[in-house]
Amino acid sequence: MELALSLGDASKPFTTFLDKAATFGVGKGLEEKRSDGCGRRGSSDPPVQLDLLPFTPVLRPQPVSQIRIPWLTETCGAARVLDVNLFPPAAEDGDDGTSLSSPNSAVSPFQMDFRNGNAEFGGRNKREQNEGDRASDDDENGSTRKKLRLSKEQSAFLEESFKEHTTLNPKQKLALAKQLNLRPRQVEVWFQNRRARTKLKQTEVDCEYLKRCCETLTEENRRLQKELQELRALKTSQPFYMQLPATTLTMCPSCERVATNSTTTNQTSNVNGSQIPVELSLSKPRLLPFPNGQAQAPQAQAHQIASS
DNA sequence: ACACTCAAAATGATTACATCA
DNA sequence: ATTGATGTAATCATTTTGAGT
Repeated sequence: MELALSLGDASKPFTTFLDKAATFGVGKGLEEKRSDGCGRRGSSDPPVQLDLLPFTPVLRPQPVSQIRIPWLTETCGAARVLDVNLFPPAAEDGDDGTSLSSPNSAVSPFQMDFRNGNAEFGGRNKREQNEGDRASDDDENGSTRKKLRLSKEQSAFLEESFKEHTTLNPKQKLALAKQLNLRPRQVEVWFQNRRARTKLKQTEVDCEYLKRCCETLTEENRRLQKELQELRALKTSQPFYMQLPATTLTMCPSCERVATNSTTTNQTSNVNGSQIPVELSLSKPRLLPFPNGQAQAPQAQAHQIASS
């Protein structure tokens, strides 16, 4: 199985997506740009890396365009009821949600459950109850931690954001949280976990690649050993060959051919009246570049074979 | 009912930066 | 102006935990 890899475009500003979202009507209040300088250590553009984003065709065959995201399709109004988690809108002043008022105060009586396509009228659905529990989790007596699954829509939105930027500055985090009706802390954690998953996938890909490299080198080594054996056998069977001056063969890394450094021989040697080519076709190991384009397997600069 | 997987969340360590004496 | 101590914020690695299958 060949892995199709593409390099993520880290040059795209995060706001590209948010602006796009705003175009669809979900990006209200996103006039904050990345140039705010809020990003600290991790807010700089990540290095070019393997694009393991969820919509990469190989890793996840379904392109985003085929995923039905309410706010990205016809009625953008749905975006405003993306209240699956039923959290009150993230606080404008924007800490990690600690400043939220009563968690149930902002809950609409009409909540659309995007996960199963049902709309619940009045009352609290399961998720809503979870949120209530979670909200109490934030209280001083928060001994129990109720966990909720993000909705598909929320996840898709976060994934799209992640495609644009794998890290968020505080304003981006707040904007996302507000859009998705999540706490900034949830957005933060999601990105954290998402980065971890990406890294894990990258590690797996790298591991697979190194395995292939190892196999290639092992095979190459086997071939060279065999070649060496044949040369030694030739040497013992051809006494005149032995009398030739020591010849150093250096492989040109570019043309993969071996040039002799001998002072008396060039490309051929006269052995017993016949022309025996001295040139060896030592091909360098064919190593593929690392999929992420970062690390490079050491290339053989030159192979030297000194006749003994 | 139970085991398993996945992902959300918690926790602690590390690092970069800002501030101040 | 420089330097070291301290605090803060962000991220990462690891672990825990709960929900879904």
